[in-house]
Amino acid sequence: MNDPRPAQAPEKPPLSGQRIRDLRRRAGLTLQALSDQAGISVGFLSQVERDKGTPSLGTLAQLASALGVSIEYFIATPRANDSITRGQERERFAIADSSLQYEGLSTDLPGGTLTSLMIHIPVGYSSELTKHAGEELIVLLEGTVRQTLGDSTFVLNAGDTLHFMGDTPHSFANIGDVPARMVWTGTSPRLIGQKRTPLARD
Amino acid sequence: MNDPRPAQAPEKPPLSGQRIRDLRRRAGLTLQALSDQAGISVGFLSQVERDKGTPSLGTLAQLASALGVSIEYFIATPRANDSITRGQERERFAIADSSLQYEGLSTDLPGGTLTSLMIHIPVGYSSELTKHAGEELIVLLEGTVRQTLGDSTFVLNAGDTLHFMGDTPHSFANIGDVPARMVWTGTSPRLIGQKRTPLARD
DNA sequence: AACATTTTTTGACTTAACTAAATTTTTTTA
DNA sequence: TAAAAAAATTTAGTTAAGTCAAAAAATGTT
Repeated sequence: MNDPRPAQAPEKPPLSGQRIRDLRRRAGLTLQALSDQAGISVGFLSQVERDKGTPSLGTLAQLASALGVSIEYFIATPRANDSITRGQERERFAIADSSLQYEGLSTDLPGGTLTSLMIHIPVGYSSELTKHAGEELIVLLEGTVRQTLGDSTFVLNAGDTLHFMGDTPHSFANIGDVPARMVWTGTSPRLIGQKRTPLARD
Repeated sequence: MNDPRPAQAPEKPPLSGQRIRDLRRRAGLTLQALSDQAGISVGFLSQVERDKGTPSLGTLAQLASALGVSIEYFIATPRANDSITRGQERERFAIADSSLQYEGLSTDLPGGTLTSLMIHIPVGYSSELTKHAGEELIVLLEGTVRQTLGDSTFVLNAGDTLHFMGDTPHSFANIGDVPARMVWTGTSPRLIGQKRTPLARD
């Protein structure tokens, strides 16, 4: 008996009912109270919390909204491998012919969303306008950087930070007279995983 | 005609079919190829990509796996308010009687998951063991910090980073002879939003 | 112990998740 | 340019699981 079904086995729903229960209890709500707020029956909520049922995405969004978190919070994340990087040992990378240099601060965690880079921006460097999914947070450590964000323009000095959604068109330039250095962190998964070229250290 | 249904209107599924299509095309796959890999029918995939149908969480996980991303990538994110902080203007906060001081680097973005803090760690300070949901990334800017992570212990020097899942029990201590400073970034939404006490600047 | 509240279980409905196949559209080939 | 092939969309249908209300069980309060 040949099963013509393709490559992928049916996947267990990647939902952690326990996380819903933990949040609800932390908020001091009964099942009934939360089910009222979320617009579902108390019996179903009980089942969802004990992984005896799986809500549709729409219903999950209602629960997330009632508990004041985003859907991601309920998604079960697989075990991950922790990672350490050493400032003295990290390699710098550049993309294609760009003078911009990067050091990877984060690691590829299965199911993870966090990506972080140390970005070295030469004097006079100016990036292209770009946008993509996810949040971004910039911590400027050294130098002076002009950051555009939609119709806005900001001048960042050392110590300043900027936190924004990455789907707003944005660009940056080093407008100072020393190289700039920033910690860039994003929740856009793996979209920066382009071809990388190791460079010699300064 | 009184509708006894409670507070929450039925929620539109927060799924962006367009993001699935974009990823599929970027990967150079036909609908048929991806549907084979994901174990669903080609017709259904077409409908999902055009928001004419909503997959179950299990099926969505199959799609995510076939495309090599996490489920979060497909979730439609609402508009957010961008935020800037200035190093010279940020207030420091402490929790209860702790000598640990924080500066908020990020903002509360609706549906956002990214939280970032500048943490000032006095000489000799040692935190309690803690754990919570989400990823964490530490960039140590100054000083020497001992970080425990499960059964492992790391000594971080300026420039070093650590990236790990927050549900591993962890703690940190300043074991150097100068105050330490780190950028802490996490994807655990709002779990650090405890009572905060403004402090005078140094 | 009695009562109230909360949670879980149960049996049932219904609708949307998902299919295969037909049709249409787009791309490729000669 | 026409025909063939490939890709995408539409359609009609099945079915199982999302979800319910109510009953039962468990837990909490007095």
